[in-house]
Amino acid sequence: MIGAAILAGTFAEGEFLDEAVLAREVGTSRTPVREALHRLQAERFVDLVPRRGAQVRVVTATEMRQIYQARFVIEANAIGKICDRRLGAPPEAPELIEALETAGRNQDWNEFAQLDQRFHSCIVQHQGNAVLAQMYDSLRPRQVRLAVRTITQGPERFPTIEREHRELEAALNAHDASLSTRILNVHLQEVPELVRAFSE
Amino acid sequence: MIGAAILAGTFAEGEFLDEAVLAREVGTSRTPVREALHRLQAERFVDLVPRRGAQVRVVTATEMRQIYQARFVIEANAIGKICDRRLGAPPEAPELIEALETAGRNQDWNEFAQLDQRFHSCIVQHQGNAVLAQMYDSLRPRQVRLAVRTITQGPERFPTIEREHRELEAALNAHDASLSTRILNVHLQEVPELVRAFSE
DNA sequence: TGGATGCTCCGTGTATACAAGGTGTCCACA
DNA sequence: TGTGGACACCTTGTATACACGGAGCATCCA
Repeated sequence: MIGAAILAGTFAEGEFLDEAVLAREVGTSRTPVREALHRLQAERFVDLVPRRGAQVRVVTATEMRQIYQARFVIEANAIGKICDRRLGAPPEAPELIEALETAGRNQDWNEFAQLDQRFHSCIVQHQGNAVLAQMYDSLRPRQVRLAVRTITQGPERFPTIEREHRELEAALNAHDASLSTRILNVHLQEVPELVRAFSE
Repeated sequence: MIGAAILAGTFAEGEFLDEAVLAREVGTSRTPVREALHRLQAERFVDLVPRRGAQVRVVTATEMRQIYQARFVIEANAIGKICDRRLGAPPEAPELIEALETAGRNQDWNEFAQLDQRFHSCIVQHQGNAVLAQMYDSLRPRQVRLAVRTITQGPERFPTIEREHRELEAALNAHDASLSTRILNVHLQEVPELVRAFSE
């Protein structure tokens, strides 16, 4: 529900969310709000503490680093398998890269972040393991909130991202696992470094 | 809630669960039952199809194989990191192995399956990445249902499991990443093979 | 006799009322 | 004046009643 969207940036970390207030704002009753909050807990947006309610989770720099490590573990594995089986880059890759560059030129950062995610997600899916793909995608919501912060602070990074996507596609098509992994490693290490730069 | 326990073995795959009936059986109202079903969806036990209700998911052989692949990806990564940093086996490992052997002697298969999971889980946690650890543990519920089937069919495997756990602990203490990974690979490949043997 | 359409029933989705528990404040006593 | 206890209010957890939508069956027409 829209609850997720609302949470993306509008509530303070650590804040307790009042079901009745949310219900009034959304124009519905408490029941759907409760269900939305439970979904948000599953997505690690909030902690549901008994008899107290839903507390907006603080995403620490440590957790963010761990999320990117997790991404690397899953995506590097996918890349390895893709190169082993000589599958080449995913068929959707070219158009996603194209769209990403368009979004970059238009400075549409929302679209940019979404396309970036879809690019990486389709690589993981290309491996053919739905369980791993679903796990990978489940990391997304937690990255979104961060994305809002990073985008506003470091837009000069975008050309780099675009270039690395193209390089990764080429490396996959060349079935070069070691090169692909190196590119991915650099690509995924930039963001945590940016985060650390903010928070320290 | 107990809903999870109920589901562990009592409902047919593909069956639609009636909220009112469940509520009556548990002795509560529909509201908590609904919440439980939503949690079960998050744990991939059921599919919530709109206006139809909660359908018990069929866990296919393919999905099971993918789950074990996912386990291998995460746990092998953990092993690699543990050996790199020369951390050695987790401190809880010896007592878990001990308890596992006791459970095996007593033919307490429920306890056995649980301890097996805890052993592997603590290896992943030993790496220190909570996000990956949580992902790894989230695979557990789907394996439980299978465990019931496998245990009844192949109890002769248990000494092998115990031996491999001991070998893995030793390899971790020797900081031997490649040996540890080989042991894990064999260890995790047995179950999917067993599954395939049943379902084909 | 087969297919399509409409009706009815059943089950989920939502709203609201009630119960229970916790937190914060206020007052009394040391 | 500070601390401890009790009470009241507020918020979550649960129950129940109502609305909405779909699925299945029966009937009618070709």
